[in-house]
Amino acid sequence: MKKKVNIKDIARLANVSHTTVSRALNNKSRIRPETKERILSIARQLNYRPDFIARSLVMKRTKTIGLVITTIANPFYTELSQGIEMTARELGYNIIFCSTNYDLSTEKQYIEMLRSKGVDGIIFTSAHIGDPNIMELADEGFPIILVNRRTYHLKVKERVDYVGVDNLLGGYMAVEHLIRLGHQRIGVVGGSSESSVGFERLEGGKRALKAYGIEPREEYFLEGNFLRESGYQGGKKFLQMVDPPSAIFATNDYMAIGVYQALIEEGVRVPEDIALIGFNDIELSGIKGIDLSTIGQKKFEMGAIATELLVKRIEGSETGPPKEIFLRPELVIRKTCGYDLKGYQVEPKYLNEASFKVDYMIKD
Amino acid sequence: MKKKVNIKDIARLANVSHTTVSRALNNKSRIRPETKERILSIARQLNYRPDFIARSLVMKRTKTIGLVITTIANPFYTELSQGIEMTARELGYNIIFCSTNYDLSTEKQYIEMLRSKGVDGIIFTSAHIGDPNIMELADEGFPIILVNRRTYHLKVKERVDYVGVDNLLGGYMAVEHLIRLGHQRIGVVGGSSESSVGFERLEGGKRALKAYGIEPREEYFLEGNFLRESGYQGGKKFLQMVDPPSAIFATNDYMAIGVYQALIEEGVRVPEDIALIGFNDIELSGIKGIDLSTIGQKKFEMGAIATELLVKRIEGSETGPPKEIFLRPELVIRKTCGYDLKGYQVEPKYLNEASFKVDYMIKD
DNA sequence: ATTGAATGCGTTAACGTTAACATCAAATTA
DNA sequence: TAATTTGATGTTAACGTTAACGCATTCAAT
Repeated sequence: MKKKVNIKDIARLANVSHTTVSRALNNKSRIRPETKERILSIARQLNYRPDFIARSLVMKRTKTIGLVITTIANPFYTELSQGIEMTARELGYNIIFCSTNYDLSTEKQYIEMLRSKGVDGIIFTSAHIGDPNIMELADEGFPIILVNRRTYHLKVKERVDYVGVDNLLGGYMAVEHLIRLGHQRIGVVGGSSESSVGFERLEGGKRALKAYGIEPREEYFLEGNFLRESGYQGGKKFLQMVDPPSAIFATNDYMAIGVYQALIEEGVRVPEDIALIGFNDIELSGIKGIDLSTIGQKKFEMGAIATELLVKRIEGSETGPPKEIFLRPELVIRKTCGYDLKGYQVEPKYLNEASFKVDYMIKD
Repeated sequence: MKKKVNIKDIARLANVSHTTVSRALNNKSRIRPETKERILSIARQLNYRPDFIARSLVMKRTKTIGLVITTIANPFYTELSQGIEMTARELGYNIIFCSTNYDLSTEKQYIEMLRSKGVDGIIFTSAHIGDPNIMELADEGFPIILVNRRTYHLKVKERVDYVGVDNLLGGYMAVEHLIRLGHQRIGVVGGSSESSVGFERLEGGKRALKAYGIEPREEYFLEGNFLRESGYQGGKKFLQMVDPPSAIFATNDYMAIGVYQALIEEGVRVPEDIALIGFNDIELSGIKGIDLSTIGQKKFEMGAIATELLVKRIEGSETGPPKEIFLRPELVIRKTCGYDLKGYQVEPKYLNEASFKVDYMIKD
């Protein structure tokens, strides 16, 4: 493997100092156009490739962003990641991919790595609700952004941006839709309580019940973990009840599909016997044979917005107070809920107080 | 933001030279245990975090690997990526994620980036069959590995490792299975001819036809692009024929599902009227309501093996001639093919000549 | 005791780049 | 014409680390 050419090699051939070469390469001012041209042409001839490592060492910038995710096995994160990666590329950044598999110490380890490697910022797509790692980063003023899930720490809220769908509204929409279809006995399979989105979607659902004067029944609220299996278990559990719900809201599509499997396995017709709605609108949900009603969100866009904002923070073109950006969820009605309410609109009165009131913030 | 501590800061406090600190941190020999302990404890106190950039600059190693992929939208690549990322982590490497969206110039751009950033090697999961970028890298002796798809360039073959499923065998198994179910009119929706896997799976299918003395019919071979839509189109096309096939092999599951949708949309029963088999065994295929028969492959493992091998090449612990590692495909029989041949075994005589004979190599 | 190796550490340079400052000539101004 | 600015370039240092080499001191072997 032949030696890599550096700016000094170019300098020698061009009869200038290496600084001048640097100036030419980064097209700075204070250089004669002819000199610059000469240098550039030599660089091209030598097939010069700048060494970002050396550059990073002096500039303290790597043009690299860390992406911390629990797992891309969930297609929701896949699409989110795509939005992130493509936007990063457009802005001249690379993404170091870190999947934690829901383990906080792996996350910690990754964060250490990323910082050692000098990433300019980190995107968290699936923050644990009281994540200490994120706290610490926020505390130090390290550039991070929370996407999709968030923590409720005051310290974090005061310092980091957040981009996500309005999960409270989404949960509200899902349950309101079921109510409008005439359902009164509504079961919910929630996500992990470690996750803000699970919490908020559930809370939204509860608010819908309240808004329509339906007394919530304790036994109708099951906690899952966002995986299909837990939806499946939930479905089975509901069916064992003497008075099972007539409609089920699962707080993500994976669990909804699990519920679906449990139901049809027991010979229950969906939606005739029990209606079903999920959350996320992953690709699978739209497939014929599944046809899951769900709450859709713009995942790709979400990733793009987050990346853009983080880069702005990194480059200093955005310096204002932390933002909370809530994307609008969208009701996607498919077979598992019936098609009879296509022109559905969210209650306007609710919309006015739409965005999530964070009254259960963690103070420490 | 307070200044980062470096080894010189530690050195000052420990009353040693910075070199000694470096020795302690990298637990090299030629240092007194007590000194080392003292330094380490100071480092811990100061919350020292090594600067990998500076280290990389002198060591010419970044402990970072580039992952070039077309798109993770396809769940096959998702799982493959997981295997890659997790293995990399275990080996102390990070992954820079690059999705090219099937565009060779984007790929080129990414490769330049990766090299500028000094990655130690690059993994290509979806090499274009005659990819010039890969040729160039191979030519320069830059550490790369091909996973899943490969090129047929002699130069590449002579220099870079490849890990993939035995696609020829897989294609053979798929079609052989259909034949054994009694089918004679077998249609194939192939993948892009730019891709080795599409080519090889198709070729395997053809060999099965030949082995069983079935005359291949030109109009039964359709070319798709691995996306669902193209399978859908293919399905429709088949149904318009006066004498449509009685069984269809789609060279990946996405297309197979597309075919499936087209068929049920036209009221064709699967498998009663037309049998169907795919390739990859993505998660979706196992879902109730889809139940696609398919050829399975160990995607996660594939990524793991590739990563491990690449790292070995990088670190010099593997120096032999390039390897071609073929993983064994697995017949996964579900509803779309019927369950009557569960104890299926590949023809032993075929197995003996199993692995892919590369007689259509590109010489230049 | 004398030599030789091993041990523990320091000094200096190097990696490839950018940035601060210096220099000198040409151009502009007073 | 002299003084000052501007423009084009060079010199040197710095970023934080590892590596090569050197120099004492200690220890073992003769």
